[in-house]
Amino acid sequence: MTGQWLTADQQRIWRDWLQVDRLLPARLNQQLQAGPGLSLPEYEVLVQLSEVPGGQLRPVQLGQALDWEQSRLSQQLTRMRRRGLVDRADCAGDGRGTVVVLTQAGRTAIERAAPGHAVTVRRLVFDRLSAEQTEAFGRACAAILQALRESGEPGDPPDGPQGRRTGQPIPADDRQADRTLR
Amino acid sequence: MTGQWLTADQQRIWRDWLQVDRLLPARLNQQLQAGPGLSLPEYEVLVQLSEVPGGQLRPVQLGQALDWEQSRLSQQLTRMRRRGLVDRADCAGDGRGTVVVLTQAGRTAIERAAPGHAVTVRRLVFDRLSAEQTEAFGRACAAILQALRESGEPGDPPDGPQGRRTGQPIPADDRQADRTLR
DNA sequence: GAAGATTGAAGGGTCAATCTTA
DNA sequence: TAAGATTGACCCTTCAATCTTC
Repeated sequence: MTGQWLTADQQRIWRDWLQVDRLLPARLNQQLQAGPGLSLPEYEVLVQLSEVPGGQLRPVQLGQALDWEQSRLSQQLTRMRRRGLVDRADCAGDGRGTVVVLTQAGRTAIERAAPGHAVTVRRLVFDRLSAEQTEAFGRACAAILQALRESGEPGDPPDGPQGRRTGQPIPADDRQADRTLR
Repeated sequence: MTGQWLTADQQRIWRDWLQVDRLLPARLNQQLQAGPGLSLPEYEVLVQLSEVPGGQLRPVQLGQALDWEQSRLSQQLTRMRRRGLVDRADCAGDGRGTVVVLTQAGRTAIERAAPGHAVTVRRLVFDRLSAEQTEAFGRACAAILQALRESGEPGDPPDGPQGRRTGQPIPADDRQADRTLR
């Protein structure tokens, strides 16, 4: 979980963050499943559609609103369509495109799910933090987010002091260790 | 429009956290893939094994160290075994059990991956935070983690005003629930 | 029966390839 | 060619069922 180049404090914080990163979404998922029978990704999609008049969006717009990749969105919409939460329709203006339509079942589901979800977020996160802690937590998230975005698209330095800088093929020793990963 | 469930500040922080929650692990995964050809879950398993003399652990111990469920660990070990990163052996003392063994390929992989991973964690997280911010971030993570653990197993109050199993239409009150939660 | 562990199925996420239309 | 969108393959995670051994 940790390398040799983090301080003891940093290691502890890092381990805690890894746990939060895993457990918090899992808990939100459980809560949504238990009552309204929605997954967190389903909830996020439905929120976006329900906020728009007519409950319709082009996949591209939906993807931008969620900051999701096209492929992920498409896969998710296929599953949600199977469940009857959304539907797909041809797009009037553009022959290439489609329109995602919120069904009545989808609208019912999101309207039933929203209050309890917000309550859970407050209970697990914000009710636990003092005003100063909330503020500090927000600043930390914003700072990390900025780092993620800055290091995101550019030359994308693979970074790190170890081997890969040269772009050479991996030495024979490694061959066995890195084939099957996507 | 701001919902009545989270304040505007809380909504902003929550959206940022959701992004960090998604982007940070993805970036760590990318970095591990690019060089050492490991996934983040693989890395975590290898770290645990490499820290133990002999590079061997019972699955139960490994699961406790990682705080993973048995099933998840077993599935992960099956894939890693296929890749030659670990191996499985019968347990001497207990006929039911097995032992997970770090292979030479696995040791090579983790030793090569660790420095770059630590650098990435520092670069994306800790280099971005002042001492006070780090401290506050750590306290916030710890507090949230505590909330997650406390609300974990017990009666698990489904919490919240939702929870309609009856399939009724929603009460008028709930209609305007906050939709801005990402 | 309980504990250690594995497996099958299903939802979720990502990458690469593909198809159609602008 | 580029943009909108989908699909197939594979990895990750969880749940329920199962199998063996204590």
